[in-house]
This record gives sequence, C-alpha cells and structure tokens, in this order.
Amino acid sequence: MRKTVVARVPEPSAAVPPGTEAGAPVRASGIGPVQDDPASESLTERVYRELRLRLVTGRIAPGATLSSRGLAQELDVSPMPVREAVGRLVAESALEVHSKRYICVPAMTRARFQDLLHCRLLLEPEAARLALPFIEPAHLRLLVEADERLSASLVGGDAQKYMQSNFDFHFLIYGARAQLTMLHLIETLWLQFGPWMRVVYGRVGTAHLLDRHKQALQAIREADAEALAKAIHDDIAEGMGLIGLTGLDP
Amino acid sequence: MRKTVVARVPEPSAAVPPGTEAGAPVRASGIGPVQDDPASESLTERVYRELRLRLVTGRIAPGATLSSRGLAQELDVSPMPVREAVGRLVAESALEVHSKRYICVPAMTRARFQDLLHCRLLLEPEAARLALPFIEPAHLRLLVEADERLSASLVGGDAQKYMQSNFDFHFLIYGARAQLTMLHLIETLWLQFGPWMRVVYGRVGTAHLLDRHKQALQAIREADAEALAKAIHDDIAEGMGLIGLTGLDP
DNA sequence: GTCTTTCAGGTGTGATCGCACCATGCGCAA
DNA sequence: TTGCGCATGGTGCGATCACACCTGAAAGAC
Repeated sequence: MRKTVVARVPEPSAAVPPGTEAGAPVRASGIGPVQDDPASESLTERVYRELRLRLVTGRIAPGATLSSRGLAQELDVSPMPVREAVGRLVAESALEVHSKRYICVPAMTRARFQDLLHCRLLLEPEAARLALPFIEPAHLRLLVEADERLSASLVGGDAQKYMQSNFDFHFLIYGARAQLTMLHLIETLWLQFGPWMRVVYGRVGTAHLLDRHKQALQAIREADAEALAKAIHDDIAEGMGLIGLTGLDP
Repeated sequence: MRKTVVARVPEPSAAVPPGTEAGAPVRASGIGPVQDDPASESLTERVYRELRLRLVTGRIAPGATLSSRGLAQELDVSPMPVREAVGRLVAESALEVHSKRYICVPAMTRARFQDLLHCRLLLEPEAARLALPFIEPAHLRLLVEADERLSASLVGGDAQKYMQSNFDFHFLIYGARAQLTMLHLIETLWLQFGPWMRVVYGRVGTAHLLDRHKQALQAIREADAEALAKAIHDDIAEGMGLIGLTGLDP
C-alpha cells in the first residue's frame, strides 16, 4: 500500500479508524450520502487502498474472479466507488476486465514476468542505495521489527502476515528517503507480482530470503550502500526465482 | 447536446449471427491477454487515452484547471467516463484533485523533479539498450521519419507536433522490444513531466536535442548499445535540464 | 464608499437506474 | 434419455440525479 503521501495532506494515515468506520458506513437509506466526517477520505480512495493492500499481500488469488457488486457488498459500499477503484487498478495493470464480463488478475506470461523482474532489479536496489543515508536508528528499529514479524510468520504459518511483513521491510527502506515517484513505480510493480508472490510462501528456499534481509540490515548498520544494493538485488532475484519455478501459463 | 450511445454498437448490419462471429476471434479459453476487439473500446478508455495524449504532448498546461463536466462537454461524452478517466490519471500521479474542488496538474517541486529525472535516467537508457537488437530496418525508417517531423516542427513552429514527434521517437525505440511493463512505467513518467516539457520548446538549446537524436540513430545503425544508451541519457538530461532552468515552485 | 452577508452557480462524489451482453440452467421436444 | 432453445440472472458500462462543499459576486447594512 501507499506510504503516507507525505507532501500532500497532513491527514493521519487513516490506517486504523475502524471504530469510526463501523459507525459511518454511509450505506444510507435512500437519502443522501450524508458524509458528515469531512476528515475521512473518499470511499473510492478507501476501496482503492483496500484492494491495493489485498493485491500486495497476495489476498487476491491469480485465478479468482471479482465483481464490482460483490466487492461492494463485501466492503459495505455501493458499487460506484468499487468501480472507480477497480478502474484505477486496471490503469496500473494490477487488474483486468475481460470482455466486459469479469474482473481478474492479469495472466502472468513468462515474458511479462521477466519484464517485471527486470524492472524490479533496476529500481529497487537503486532506491535502497539512495535511501541508505536517510535511514536513522528509529527506522532501523522498525526494520528489525518487520524482519522479526516476518520470521514469526514463517514459524506461525501466517501467509498473509508474511507478505505484509515483507512489504513493510522493503518499503521501510525505500521510503526512508522521500522519493515519491520512484516509490510509486515500485509499488506498481508490487501490485502486479503480489498475487503470484503468494506461492513463494513456505516454499523450499524461503528461508534464504531471511538471510538476504539479515544481510541488508547488516549493510545498513555499516552504511555500506553497495552491500545493501546487493542484498536487495539477491533478495528480489531469489524470491522471484521461486515464483518462476512454478510453471507459468505459456 | 450529445446524443447517447454513439460509440456503442454501430449496428449489426452485417447480419452476422453470433454463431459465425465466434469463428473469427478465437475466444481464448479462460484468462489470457486476449485484447478484446479494439473496435469498440469503452468511452472511459477513449477519454483516458485522449487525456494521456494531451498530457504527454503538453496540451494540458500546468496551471490550467479542468473539470469533469467541462471535459465531458468538450469531448462530447457524459461526465461519467471523464470521471473514471481522471480517476485513473490521478492514480498515476498525472492529475490531482484539489480539496474536491478542481482538477489540475500536480505541482512540480524541485525534489519531485529530481526524482522524476532520476527514474527516467534509470529506465529509459536501459529500455533503449534492451530494445536495440529488436530494431529492424522498418523500425529505423519510422524513427528517421519521426526525427524529420521533429525537425520540421521546430522550423514550422508547431509545438504540439514537436512534442508528439519527440514522444514517437522515444517510444518507437523503447517499444521495439515488447516489454510492456517497463514501457508502462516510462509512460507514467512522461505523463508527469509532459505538461512541463512544453516550456522546453523553442528554448535555447532545443537544437541540441536534435543532435542527441542523431547520435541515437547513428548508434542504432552501428548496433552500439552503449552509444545508444548514452545518447538517450544525454537527451533526457539536457531536455530536463531545460525545464529545470525555469524557476520551479519551491 | 466600504465592509459584511447571503445566495446562486459550479464542483467532485456517491447512489440509483437502465442497457447490452453473456453464461448458466431449466423446460420442452425428439 | 438426450439434445436444443429460450429465459433468467448477473455482469460492466453509461446516464442521471442528489448532496455537501466551496467560491464568486451581488445585495444589503453601516
């Protein structure tokens, strides 16, 4: 998911207003949207962020088919915000609408996968390299915590928590330096391979990824940009390699 | 005002029963790229592409404010497809909605500009390098034509044609190899700096960009990947430098 | 004349309705 | 029992209406 649009609205992350959320399901009775809480983001935005989260954490399986009305009911909004949110994700190649019939995750071809991998290897090590000087002790602490959550999720068998922790780990690094454009590009990539990343979890070799994270942490402590870039590079290459092993479509 | 279903089903005049129709387009089983018949793209798609074109060719000025209803009237569609298209562009950071009041091009800060430039320099030379082996004589011919159109537009004083030709030139190179993901990322970047690129036109130094294009063409003829990457790199750096010279917001 | 107030118009957002399309399945006929 | 045809339900897309909000300028008060 998107990391707090720093330069825009100072509005708090809105990550956890479940209380108000439950109280204000505008799901009105015929009459207007009411929308009395001006601080709240738009419904479209909320749905958009929720779907992004689900994609990045692999909660939307590649084969599954979605529908705007179905999602609307599930998220307790009208189909309208869902339609808009889905449209945005379609523009980002994160979803696809097939012949105006159903919504699903785009197929993964070998060529597309290589393309995706190439882009990641181009952007992410560089993003990490650039961000390194901006990683402060507080940041490092968060990184270690994310890494611990990741280890725990491997032991505990919580796939979704694993995905979330992995996402947190990477974007805590990249996001240390406020380079929104590059961050956004990388997020777009994660949106696309996220659903497929799920198969990595629990696979032989997943443990290796932990080593890469350890190497990254060590590189950060030593302020060694090259070592950090290499650790990220290897983490990506190995992780994506685990996906690539499973037979792709074509 | 507009009269309804224009773009929809022109007519089934050919009287082709659905059964025989299935003969031509092999309805791919299950999921696949498929690329539904381009004949009847949705209105949203049409508006989306039109707005993208306008952004990339600098036809939407940084300062200008847009409105859904205004665009709808201008493009002769209802506000609905415009709203969706704008939403997609907002997701790509190509447009912005200010406090639910008006739509405009996002402000360009120095940091954002540097970020954008950095991403371009990371992706585009590499995209060109990768595409080089796939550039065939027919492609090269198109490239030369685009370059000639670009020169002509400088003489003729047609800013929009200049922008379009420049876009064509770059994406003819990158697109020689079908790497859709990387292409999409680069397009996202162009969408963001496009409106600001306009100020480059006619500026002192614009002629230098022509030299870079000539160098690129020569590199392609000689199949020199490094030289091509360097030409693209320099072209970007100089072109963006021309933008950077003009006082940015902060 | 200047300042305050109000109101009208316009905006993005959300809800609801209608349409063309397609897949599935029930019912009728062979 | 087996096969075909039509009806029904569900889909995405587009249009239209309703609402909260904000801005601009005109109208009023001093």
